[in-house]
Amino acid sequence: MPSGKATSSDVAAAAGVSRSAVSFAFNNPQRISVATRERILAAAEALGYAPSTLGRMLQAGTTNSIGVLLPQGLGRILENPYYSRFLMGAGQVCDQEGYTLLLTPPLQDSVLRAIPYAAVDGFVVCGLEADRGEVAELTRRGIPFVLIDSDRLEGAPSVEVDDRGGAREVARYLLELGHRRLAVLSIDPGAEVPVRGYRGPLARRMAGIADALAEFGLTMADVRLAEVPVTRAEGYRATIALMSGDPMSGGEPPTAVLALSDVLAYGAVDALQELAIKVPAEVSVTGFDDLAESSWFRPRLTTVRQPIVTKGRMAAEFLISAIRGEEQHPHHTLGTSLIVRESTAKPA
Amino acid sequence: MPSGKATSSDVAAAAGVSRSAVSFAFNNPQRISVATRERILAAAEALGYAPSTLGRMLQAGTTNSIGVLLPQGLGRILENPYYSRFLMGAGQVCDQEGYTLLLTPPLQDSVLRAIPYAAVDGFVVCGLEADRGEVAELTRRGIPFVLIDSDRLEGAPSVEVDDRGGAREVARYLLELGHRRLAVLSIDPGAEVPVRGYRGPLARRMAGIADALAEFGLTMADVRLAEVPVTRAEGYRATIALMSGDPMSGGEPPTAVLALSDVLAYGAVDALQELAIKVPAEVSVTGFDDLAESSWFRPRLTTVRQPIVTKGRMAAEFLISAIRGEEQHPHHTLGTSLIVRESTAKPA
DNA sequence: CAACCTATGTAACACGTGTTAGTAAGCTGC
DNA sequence: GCAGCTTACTAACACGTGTTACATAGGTTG
Repeated sequence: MPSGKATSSDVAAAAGVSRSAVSFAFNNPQRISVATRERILAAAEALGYAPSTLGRMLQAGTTNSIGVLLPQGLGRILENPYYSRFLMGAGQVCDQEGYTLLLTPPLQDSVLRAIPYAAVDGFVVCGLEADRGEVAELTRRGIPFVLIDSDRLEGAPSVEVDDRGGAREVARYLLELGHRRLAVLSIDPGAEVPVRGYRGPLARRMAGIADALAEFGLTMADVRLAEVPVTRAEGYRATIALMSGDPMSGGEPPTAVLALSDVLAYGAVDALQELAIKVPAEVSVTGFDDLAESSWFRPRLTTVRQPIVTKGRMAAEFLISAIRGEEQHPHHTLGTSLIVRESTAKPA
Repeated sequence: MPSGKATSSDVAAAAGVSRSAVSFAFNNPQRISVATRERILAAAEALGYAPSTLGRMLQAGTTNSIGVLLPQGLGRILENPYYSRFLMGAGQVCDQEGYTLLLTPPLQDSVLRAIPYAAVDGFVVCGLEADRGEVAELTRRGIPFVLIDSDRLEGAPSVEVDDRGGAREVARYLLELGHRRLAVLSIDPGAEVPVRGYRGPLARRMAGIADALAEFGLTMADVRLAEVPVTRAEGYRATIALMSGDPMSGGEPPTAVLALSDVLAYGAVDALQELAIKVPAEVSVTGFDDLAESSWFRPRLTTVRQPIVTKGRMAAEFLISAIRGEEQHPHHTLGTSLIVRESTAKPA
């Protein structure tokens, strides 16, 4: 029982042949006589030999694996159903094309540092950091990549969603219903956010809301804003705070909560129920994403649907075709749509 | 702009030094003079050089990556929140220890075939196939591994959950409430299941139910059984069928639905609401897993809690310590607990 | 001034594979 | 009987790295 450390040279020595013969015995059977082939296989079995994955990858120059560069640790990322859906989409393509999926969290809080430790043929880069060192590094290395949930960048292929249009649509919808006192439940951009403001999808969504407000003669200054990590519990807490009235601003509580994530909207509804405020009779709530749960949720959630799974599929497809050098898909934007369900109504 | 194909030899040639010097310049700066070091770094920058990940891995003999061998394709697996939670737990440890996580679905419907294509230091093997070729293959290769959701196996470290005890407890609870006509919403073991019956956790849960039934003088023949893929929609469909009365058996409809997964229980409640049957007044429903959603679900779901995240953490911890050769944790079983909420009551 | 040490750089090895070019033996054909 | 072909196998190269053992040159020490 040799402990699996056998190399092809060992097998060759044991079978009394050259190392090449061993390779042929495994990968090119007709290239060698059946007699010696069986002898080699027997020796391999006896020694517990299996070709080294790394050795083959190095020689072949391909890993059959695509990496997903994530903006946060795995422990936090997978808490959000959004990423599960996204990975599901990418995973569907991987299944089909025979690729594995390497989840690559930041190393020592640095996405950049994680890159050299991932043995992959290409990367899907999620929620790019403000500093764009990653893009430079990846082009430098000549590794194909596709950007997701980032700012549009010249020469960098990406798959995005019309966040601005979606946010504008849902905000406009609430305003048209007659709501004027809005609360926006936004996403905490994390500690690494630059001072210069939002980035990527978050920036676009805020811009969309501003668009709609402008149509009604309002500005962002007229809405209450909270920024929290994307957790149901955090959505709950923030909503309690938002509704109980900020003593500083002193205004009346909002009649609608516009959450930038379905998960946060769930928490908002929890909070309102806790406060004995009826949804949607007294306060309307909207989400963003349209997770599967949102149609089962009570009240069924009014939200902006973005095709998350499709986004994942497309990102993986673009990447794989780039890896194969088939075709360059420079950029693609997927549409969103407002899904009106039961969590919204005219203000009382 | 060389397209990132530069090797350390190229840099050496460009800087007029040996390849070793290049390596030292990057990994062992004090081993070389500052002057040449800067010359080398400049040359590297000009050529767009970055050390090959594969090359380093091959030399170092370590990948800093752990694999997760999955029983189904990524597209299906990630549909189930159970796996998201599990990966989250494993991911927490990976974040902490600086490992990446390689999701390895079956290749051409074979888990075995997928093994040689994963460049990892060790595997977490999930829901092992009936045929145990994987264990043999992994021991043969000398790759450390930890089993999850499998049958207990001599000499193979594993992290399990007391499925039998949990199932027994929830079944007994329903029986003690007075329910006698039970429906069991079970998990479809997939196409690759052997004829000889259930395996792993599913077998243990069924055994636990049988235990409880026996205490009340009943057998598995006295319950209605449906086996479906773990999807809310499938749970819905199956429950509709179960409640509308199997014309063959002709008996009265069940008063309690015991689902072997929370996801299926959600679907069951959906179906009952659709049929205008009150939960729990007319029919009780129980789940298994205690996903986060189950405490938000209305009615709040009575279920068996299993520590999924802890399971993931522990599996990763055991594996990593095995990789480092620190200590061998042969086997561990985590406890379950019955969480009684609002979806169960005495039969009408 | 010889002996020693230190700083700097290099040649060579090891990690493990797949594949191309090339050699010896055996067979066929005329 | 020899050119020519096929078969079965091997030597050598390529993939790209880190590291150990060795060679210089220069400076320090007694």
